[in-house]
Amino acid sequence: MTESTRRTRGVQRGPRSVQVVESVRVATLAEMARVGFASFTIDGVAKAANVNRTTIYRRWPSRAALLASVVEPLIERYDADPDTGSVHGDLLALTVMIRDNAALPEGRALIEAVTSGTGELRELVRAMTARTLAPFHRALDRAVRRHELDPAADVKVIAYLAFQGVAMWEQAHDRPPTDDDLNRILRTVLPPASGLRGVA
Amino acid sequence: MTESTRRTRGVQRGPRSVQVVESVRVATLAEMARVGFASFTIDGVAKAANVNRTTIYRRWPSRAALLASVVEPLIERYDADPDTGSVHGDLLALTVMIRDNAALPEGRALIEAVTSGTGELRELVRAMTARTLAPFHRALDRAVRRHELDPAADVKVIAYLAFQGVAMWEQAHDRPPTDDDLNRILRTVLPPASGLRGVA
Amino acid sequence: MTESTRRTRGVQRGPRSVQVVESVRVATLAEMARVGFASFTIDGVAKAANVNRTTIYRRWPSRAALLASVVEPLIERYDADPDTGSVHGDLLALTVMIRDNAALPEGRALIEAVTSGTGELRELVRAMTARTLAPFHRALDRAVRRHELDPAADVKVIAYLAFQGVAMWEQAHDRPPTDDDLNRILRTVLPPASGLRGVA
Amino acid sequence: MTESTRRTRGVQRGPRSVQVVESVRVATLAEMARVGFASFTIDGVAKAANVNRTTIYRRWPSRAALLASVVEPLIERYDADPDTGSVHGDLLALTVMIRDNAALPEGRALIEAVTSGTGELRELVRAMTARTLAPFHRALDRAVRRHELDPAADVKVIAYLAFQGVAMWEQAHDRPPTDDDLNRILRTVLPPASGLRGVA
DNA sequence: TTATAATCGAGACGGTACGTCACGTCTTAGT
DNA sequence: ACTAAGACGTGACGTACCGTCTCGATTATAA
Repeated sequence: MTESTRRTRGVQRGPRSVQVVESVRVATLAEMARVGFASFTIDGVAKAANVNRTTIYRRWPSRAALLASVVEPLIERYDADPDTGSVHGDLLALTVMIRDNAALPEGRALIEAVTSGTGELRELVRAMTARTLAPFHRALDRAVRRHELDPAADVKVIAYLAFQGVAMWEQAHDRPPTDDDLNRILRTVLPPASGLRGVA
Repeated sequence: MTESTRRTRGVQRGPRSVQVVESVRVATLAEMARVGFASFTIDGVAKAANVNRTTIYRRWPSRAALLASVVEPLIERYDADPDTGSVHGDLLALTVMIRDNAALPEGRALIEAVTSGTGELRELVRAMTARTLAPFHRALDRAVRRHELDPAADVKVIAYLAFQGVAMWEQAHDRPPTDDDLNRILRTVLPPASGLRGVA
Repeated sequence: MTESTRRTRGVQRGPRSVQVVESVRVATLAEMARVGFASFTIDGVAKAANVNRTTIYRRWPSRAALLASVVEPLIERYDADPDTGSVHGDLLALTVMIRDNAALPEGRALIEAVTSGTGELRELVRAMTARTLAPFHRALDRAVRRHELDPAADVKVIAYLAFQGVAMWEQAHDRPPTDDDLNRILRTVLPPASGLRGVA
Repeated sequence: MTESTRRTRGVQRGPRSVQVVESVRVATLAEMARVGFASFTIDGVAKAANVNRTTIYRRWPSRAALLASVVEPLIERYDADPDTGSVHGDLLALTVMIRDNAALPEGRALIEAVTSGTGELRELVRAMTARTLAPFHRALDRAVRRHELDPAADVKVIAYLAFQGVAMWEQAHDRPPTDDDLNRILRTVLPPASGLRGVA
């Protein structure tokens, strides 16, 4: 009896909400890929997700929230530190990760958002930036601790420039940075010794 | 597509126009200072300029055009190269100029625009960036020519990082860069020898 | 012990619905008093009743049903005829009753409903009107039977005008009818003889 | 020269606005006739008028305004007094007018509005009622002045009841009042003498 | 006592309409 | 030759209720 009434249980995964959330997530990605974050609309996402507009407003009160929910998985990657044994290697791993993230539609959207200064995103951007910069700081701190880097080195600025340099590369050069480009950046911001040791 | 149907005739010469153009320019500045580029409206400018909205549309077909007309004087400053005798000095002068420009309302607007990725601004931004980067390149080339800088130095990347580092500083640090901050950036991106010589 | 109290509660109250029904009834009254029938919402009632919205929809499929359940006790008063011995007296008693009903929040709601023409209320209103008019007709019939009223008198119209006159008074005059107002209405619609006899 | 440029002038009457206003007026009528005032929507009118919704909002800030603009011509009829020589005749003319107005879609809408008590219409209704009642008062005053009516007659109540009686007739009887119905109303509210004299 | 049948609360959803905002276009008249 | 004034279509905004549905949890009554 009970079995027959709940005939969809085995098929559907989780409640209806999950379906909706997922399809909205996908549609958001699609829309951002299509028109960019700056000019994507809730209406557009709703249509693409085949979901009612009000439903979106119920769960995501703003475009920022929508972006956040789409971008979260990306950011989480930065929580795990690489450990290659050298500053250069660690930073390279991080910059590669940023570049590869930026190649994904959600990554592009994030970059756009970071740089849009809309105000609605202020908080989100702040959090994201902090979270992305953190592993750079940790890697540099490790390098200082293991005497690979002069303690007097300006690690804050190095981290900032490396991060910024990768993140904005495509905006400025109209193409994503190659591995070589990344190395050039790192060689430029890292003190020579460590930089050379890294590539050696 | 849209271009072909546009009725806007562009900026014109004539007695009345000058009045209008100027008051719109001022009002645009005021509006950008008030609400930022991201969310300033033609309506707002029109009201502030005490000019009819249609009049603005006639002369400036887009917000980008409005921005461009307001930002031009700023950019022109970059056309004249500083000549302090050292790379460090030259680059410092340029970064100071960028910082000081960014302190003006139109400068903020420009930064916002540069980083907004709206698409309507793509072209403008490309031009601006090129124009702002150019003096960096020229300064570095001069340094190479006078053997102050190793010819093998990655001048493109140095220029790019220095520029980007200053331009985005406030976005990332919530305060404009001090002179010391600028020096830290330059010390980080410039090869040690030249860097030291610069401050010496 | 617990068993016996449980049983008692069950016997006393029947299904727990009774609780809900009552609190919804009260809340409906409160809401109608607060915002009027025209713009009261199921949401509002649900909140005020501290009951889930779906619960209301389960029992009352429409606002009309909600209104009906609240208004019923009011209407029941009209089922008992007054017997003052004179037409004027009887009609006065009826009009007083209408006026007093209209002073209650549910009465106001009823009036509003009667006159809203929403369509969803068409049937309800028809029934209510008939039921309210009936005692007028009965009173006039009695008067004819006891020769107080000329059989040629247009009792239908008299009943209709008296009823309508009281019911709409406040709409037109912005204040409820005083006893004197009611008498004026009756004196106007009743043939002189009976009218005079009534007040004598 | 001028002729060729203004080639549409002869055809279109007035500016575009006039066209819009008129088509909205017509569409409003149609919508009110279709669904009643209580549940007609701006969207519906906009679609029916083939005009954008915002355009409607620009001119008519509320449904009340829309109603008013549609109902005005109707009301104006009440500004001219009939002059038949007798109270009964005058009042009959007025009630006939009301009935005939109520037969039109805009008249129905008005009745609905008058009785909807939405609050948004409060003011409109007050004005309309006053304007419709006024000719009744004037007719009765004239009757008193020419000694056709006892000065002690309760003219206020007579006017009110006659008006109300006609206006609400259809609501209560499900059919418009015939001429005979109107006469019955008048005979009931007018003092016998004058009433008889009127028809004699 | 223990099922079974009624409710109820909670939460989500699709949907319609609201009223507002800014956009960019157009026309007419005025200076 | 320009500008002012004003209207319009368009698209999106974010909100409010509507009515419906499904899912446990709770309770009442009957086996």
